Amino acid sequence: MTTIRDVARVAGVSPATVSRVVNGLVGYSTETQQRVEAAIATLNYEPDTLARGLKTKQTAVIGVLAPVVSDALASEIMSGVEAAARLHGYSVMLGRTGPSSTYASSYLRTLRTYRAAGVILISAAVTPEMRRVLGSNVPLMSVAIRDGHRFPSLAIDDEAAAYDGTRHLIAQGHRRIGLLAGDPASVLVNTVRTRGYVRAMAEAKLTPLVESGNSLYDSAPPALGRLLARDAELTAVFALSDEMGAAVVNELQRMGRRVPDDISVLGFDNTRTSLHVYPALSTIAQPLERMGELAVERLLASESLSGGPVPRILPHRLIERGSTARFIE
Amino acid sequence: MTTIRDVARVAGVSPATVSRVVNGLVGYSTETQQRVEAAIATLNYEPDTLARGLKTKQTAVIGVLAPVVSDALASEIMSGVEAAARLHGYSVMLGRTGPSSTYASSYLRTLRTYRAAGVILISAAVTPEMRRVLGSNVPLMSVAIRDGHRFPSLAIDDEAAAYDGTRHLIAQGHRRIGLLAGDPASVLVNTVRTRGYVRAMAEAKLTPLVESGNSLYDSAPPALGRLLARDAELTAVFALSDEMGAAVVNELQRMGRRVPDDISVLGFDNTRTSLHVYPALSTIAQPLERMGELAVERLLASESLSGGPVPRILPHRLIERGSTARFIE
DNA sequence: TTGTAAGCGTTATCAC
DNA sequence: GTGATAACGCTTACAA
Repeated sequence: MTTIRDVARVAGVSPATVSRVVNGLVGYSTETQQRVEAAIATLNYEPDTLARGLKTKQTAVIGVLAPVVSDALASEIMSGVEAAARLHGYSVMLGRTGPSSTYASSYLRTLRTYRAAGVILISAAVTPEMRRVLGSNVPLMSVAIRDGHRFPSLAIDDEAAAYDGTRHLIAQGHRRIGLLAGDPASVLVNTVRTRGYVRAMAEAKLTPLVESGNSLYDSAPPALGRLLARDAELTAVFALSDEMGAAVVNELQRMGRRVPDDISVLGFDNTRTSLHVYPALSTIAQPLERMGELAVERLLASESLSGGPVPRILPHRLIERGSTARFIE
Repeated sequence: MTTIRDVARVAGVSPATVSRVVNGLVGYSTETQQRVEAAIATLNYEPDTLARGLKTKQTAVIGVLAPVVSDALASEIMSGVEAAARLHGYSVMLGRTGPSSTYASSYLRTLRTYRAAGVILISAAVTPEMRRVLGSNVPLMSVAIRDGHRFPSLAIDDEAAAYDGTRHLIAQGHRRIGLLAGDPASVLVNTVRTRGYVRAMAEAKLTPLVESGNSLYDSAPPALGRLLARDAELTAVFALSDEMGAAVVNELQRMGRRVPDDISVLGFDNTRTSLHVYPALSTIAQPLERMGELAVERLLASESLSGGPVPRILPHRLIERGSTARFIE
């Protein structure tokens, strides 16, 4: 391994000067700079991150924690995080927290000892415990979930998004619209979205009809069954995740019902999954990649490395594909 | 931040002794150990990874590099990597290399300066350049792609897997079987699988029929069109990725052909995607999570931290779901 | 069984 | 404009 002293020796200067050149500080002649740069090039020198971090009490790593790593939603956010991190010269450290943030503390502790520059929590809320474990120097934020006002977060307006989705179905002429919600325990996302649906239904003087799954594919068919049992005349189902939406499309097909002719299906998230069914799933899009990128910007902004302020709430958007259609009595 | 000296002071011992206790070395009395542990607990001490790594020239970091982070195949492997890494007390550093390993060198350089314990390359072959950049101390291996014998890798036997898939369709009575291959540039995976298909067809005295996409969803419909243009009587399509398989199922449906009644579709990989279509995709399963776990084991075995030898070739397995059926003339 | 001290590779403070 | 030198927090000979 070649060190800063090797470079210094070859360039005929002191380690201090090499350090200045490497870090773009002031205090050396152009000629010295060239000699140092030449030496760096010939020796193929690369500063040691560990030594540097030990000295400066900072490393260019960003932690990303998600309940499930292989989940489509999390992957797309992670993809954005990775892109923005690389752009700024940061690296990404990945961790799975498990469904109830079980391993979060352990990862946070590790991240602290690595002197991470910041931590992003996907689909999970920051808790005081997490904040405590991480120490006060490291910025920590949630993405894809809206924490009250206690901790920073970046997400869409879930209430409005669900409201808009429901409004859209109503505008298409649907009157009997069932909601296939996610895990009721997920208050910050699921309860809030459900509220948006209920509000839209109430405003249109329609009867809300809600059944819950757990956001995953397999939970949808039984929940759909319960929905249909309560109202066999349903003409639209609003699923609060694309996985459930896809499952509903497929299950309906299996039951011999045509989508969207007999029944419309609307999903949520606009993950790749929404494109994998036929007809393709209409859905409420969250700007997932963008959320990942912006989360990084926010984190780096906290240490004033980057530009202006980053919004806390991002726009959602309805994407119409084949699974929804106008309902004519 | 509390350091080893703080602990030493509180416990009334030297930093060296604290270090011994922390690292489970020998050379201290039970009584000392208890005092040290008590001090650690009260101070909530956590050893600094950076300082330790600087000294020992090793950190508990495993690098994972994939062409695309948000890809289902890569995510599932990463999930296995994360699990095994955590189990052994390692952390995972994530990087996207881009389609042609464009950013690989840059990430490898970073990983070297972090003194990573090893690097896993998903769906990409190790090149001499990569090996050079990473330095000779850090183990590096490919997973989900079989490198010749030059660099370590962990994958299924792609030739045999494609052969078996084709044989299965033949055994079901299919005679006109089209192959929807991935990117022809991907020699190590795609060419090898194609060879397996061709061999099975030849052995059964059937005419191979091959068209290529790029493994992604969107590339499949046009390729399917070309396949059908060359033989309108096709009764089975073997797609070399689940994404393409799913696209074929959906496209066939759009064209008004019934799956599997009119035409069978077989996918490859057994990613979540194979479950997201109706009928669910029969597919050749790769043990993706397991591959990620085993890759970690292999890496750690190189530094003799772990148990016995890890296989280089993993078993594939045919999973029959709804998209394939027996063909009766 | 325990402590002292050197040193890992860097940066930052101070002289010159 | 440049160079000594002292940390950063840890491990590890070596001494005691």
